Formats: sequence, C-alpha cells, structure tokens
Amino acid sequence: MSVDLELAPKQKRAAGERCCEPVVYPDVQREDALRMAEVAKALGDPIRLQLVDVLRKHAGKVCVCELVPLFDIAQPTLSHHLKKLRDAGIVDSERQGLWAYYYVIPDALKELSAWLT
Amino acid sequence: MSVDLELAPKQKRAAGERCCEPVVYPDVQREDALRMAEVAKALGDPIRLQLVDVLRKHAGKVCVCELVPLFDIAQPTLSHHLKKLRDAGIVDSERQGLWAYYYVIPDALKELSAWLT
DNA sequence: TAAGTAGATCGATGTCCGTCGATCTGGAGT
DNA sequence: ACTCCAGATCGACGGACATCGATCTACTTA
Repeated sequence: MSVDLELAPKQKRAAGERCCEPVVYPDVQREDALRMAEVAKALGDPIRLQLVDVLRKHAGKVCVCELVPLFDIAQPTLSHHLKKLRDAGIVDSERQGLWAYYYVIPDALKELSAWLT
Repeated sequence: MSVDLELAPKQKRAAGERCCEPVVYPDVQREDALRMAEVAKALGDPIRLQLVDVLRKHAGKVCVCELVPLFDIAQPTLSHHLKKLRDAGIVDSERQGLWAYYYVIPDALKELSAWLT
C-alpha cells in the first residue's frame, strides 16, 4: 500500500466526453487522515462516545467507579473501552490509591472537530 | 447534542468510604450516541475520511472514475467504502449512464460536528 | 500479615471489517 | 446483436473488535 496519490493516466473517454471535472486531490494528506481516522474510530462506538461525553462535561477527573454503573456492560469491558480511548490519545488517567480517574486530554478532539466544521 | 448524563458530585475519599455512589441514570440520549457513533465509525477509516474530504471540497458531484486513481486500492474496495459511507447517511450517489456521481449529504456531519465543538 | 477492593489484564468466543479477484448488471458505441 | 466499459455485488480470507468470566495487581485496612 503506497502513500502515493498520483493520478494515473485515465483511459480515454468516448468521443471526447468527460464524466466530470478533471483532477481532484485530497486536501487532507495521508498522515492527517490516519490521525483523524484513529480518533473517529475510537468514537465509533456508542459507549465510548458517551464515555467521552461524560468526561468532557465533568471538566474534571472522573473516577472509574462512577462510570461503571452508567453503562450496562461488565467492568472488564468498560476497562477495555477506556484503554481504546487512551490508545487513541483522547483520554488519560491518573491513579490515586485504589481508584483511577479519567479525563479528556485538552485539544485531543480539536483536529477532527476543525476538519468537520 | 449531548448525552446529558449528570453525575453525583465528587465527595471526599476518606478511609473506608466509597469514592462515589452507584447511581443509575436514565440514558435518555442513547439514540443520539448511536447515531453519532455510526457516523464516527464510518469516518474511522483513513480512506473513507479522505473520500469525504474530496467530496466535500469539490462542493459538487464527483464521478467514481475520478476517485479510483486517487487511492491505491482495488475498485471493489473503493465501492465497498462508498457503500459504507452511504449506509451511514454521509454521502449519496446519482447514476448517469455509465458513470456514478457521489456527493456529501448536506448537514450529514452536522450533529457530530456540533457535539465535538 | 491477612483480607478486601478497584481496576487492569488474560483467554475464549462470536461477529464484523478491509481487502482482493471474479463475476454480475446495465448503459453506450459499433 | 454484440462488444466494451463503469460500477456494484459476491465469496473468501485474515485480522480486528466487543464482550464476558476468571484472574492478576496493587493498594488499603483490620
């Protein structure tokens, strides 16, 4: 899989007809697309999207034990989703004794948000 | 646009006390989360994200034959991605003779964009 | 030191996804 | 009618994903 986005010479169209305006290039380069797609993918699960929503609205750090009863999933599954969000660079966590506190990394959603606007 | 989940206020974490109360809140906005997650999931692939980017920048309808040479993937794969975007309600297509033209549905990204902002 | 607890990790399972070559569909040109 | 072509669909394959119960880890408390 190449990064190359060059246009190949297209086959000739019938009787000089075009199907559309000539060349279109993606303005978003591949690395940007990879980064934003990774964030979008992490948000592509209803539970993770709601998790981010809860964390964002709280504006502080939220204990995992507060999150567990909000969703009808087992604790390991929630932990799995939080890890996905961590791996995507959307949230981070802090351990304090037995409890773990999660928060949204500032500007983590900025690039995708700006692209969507 | 938000999931509207209120959390119990944080309390002091003294010895022997719970860090929080396991309150269950009605998930009134689950439908919103499902809808936005579906859009995010569709954007969670670099090629699909670039596809949407090209279609959005073009502001008109783009022929599939223009899209194929932009990406280093086989034609059925591109068709598969376009179908994913169609199923997510992000794009739609028009057939004109041999050619198919794709375009971004207006406001399709609006809800997710507003939530991200 | 022993018991208890919050949260992460492991292992298994069933499902979904991205990719491709091959094939099908239907309009266009000869 | 026949051929050519653009694009969609099919079938298969390998890998990723969501989910769970069981277990592990690390800290707190008796």
